[in-house]
Amino acid sequence: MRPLFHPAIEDVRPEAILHALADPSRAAIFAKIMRAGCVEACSAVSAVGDRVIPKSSLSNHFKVLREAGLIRSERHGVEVRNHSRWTEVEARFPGLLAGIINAYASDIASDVRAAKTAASQ
Amino acid sequence: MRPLFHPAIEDVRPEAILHALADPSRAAIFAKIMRAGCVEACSAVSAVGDRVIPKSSLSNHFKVLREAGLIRSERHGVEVRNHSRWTEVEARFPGLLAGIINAYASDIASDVRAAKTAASQ
DNA sequence: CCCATAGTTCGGAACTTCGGAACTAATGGA
DNA sequence: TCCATTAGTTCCGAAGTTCCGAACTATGGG
Repeated sequence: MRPLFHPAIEDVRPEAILHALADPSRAAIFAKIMRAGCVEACSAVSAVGDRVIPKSSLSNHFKVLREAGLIRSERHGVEVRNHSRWTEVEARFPGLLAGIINAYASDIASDVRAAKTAASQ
Repeated sequence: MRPLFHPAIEDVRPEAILHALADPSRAAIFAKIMRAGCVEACSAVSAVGDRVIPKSSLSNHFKVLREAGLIRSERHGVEVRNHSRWTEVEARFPGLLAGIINAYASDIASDVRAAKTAASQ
């Protein structure tokens, strides 16, 4: 098992961040890591919404988030703990992450409204 | 030639916007359409940076931007004019586009600094 | 030492992207 | 009217990427 690679904050590219967060599962995982007091084991995320994510796909999602510079992962015994790199990324690209996370949050809200409208007909 | 499809603003998804702008060429094209007084023909963009983009790839880039809800394209005789949908997208996802465009702009600026540093050594 | 748990790697099938060549559509002469 | 030109689209094969099951590695407890 090779060591976990993390880019220096000055090597983080906007296209890598957008690519990482263009996947709704990865965006949800990242949002959860932030909400969870900035530390979360990979295994704490076994599903996104009602969809179960296979282990190998999850492992890859964490790798993409890590290599984009969005999270920092450390092995602690048998598990890996993930921290958000929000403050570093915010300093380099102000407003980027807030805009993305808010966009997903408001999109979920509009889904809920649409579902309620559909259900009441 | 089938008519150009544009999603209604309420059907625009954050993941489609991120996917469209995760490609630096497309982000540069979108930034250019905004700067150019919000109207630009496809042919006005023949290269991004020093890299020439083939017509078929360009056509596809415009299609991705259009279907993500970022631009509105209208045929005017032989050419297609592209308008940014910034104000609509900004109303739906506040701060999203500004965060992304600023991130790319500051990334280019840091490239220039890096190149100057390298050149002076 | 063996087992359970947590995560990674491998590899093939399915999907996406890229770009050259052939195409369509509108326009401006001759 | 017919042809040439310009602007963009479509087609399609090669190359690349993603997804996920199965096999694997690493750590810690009993």
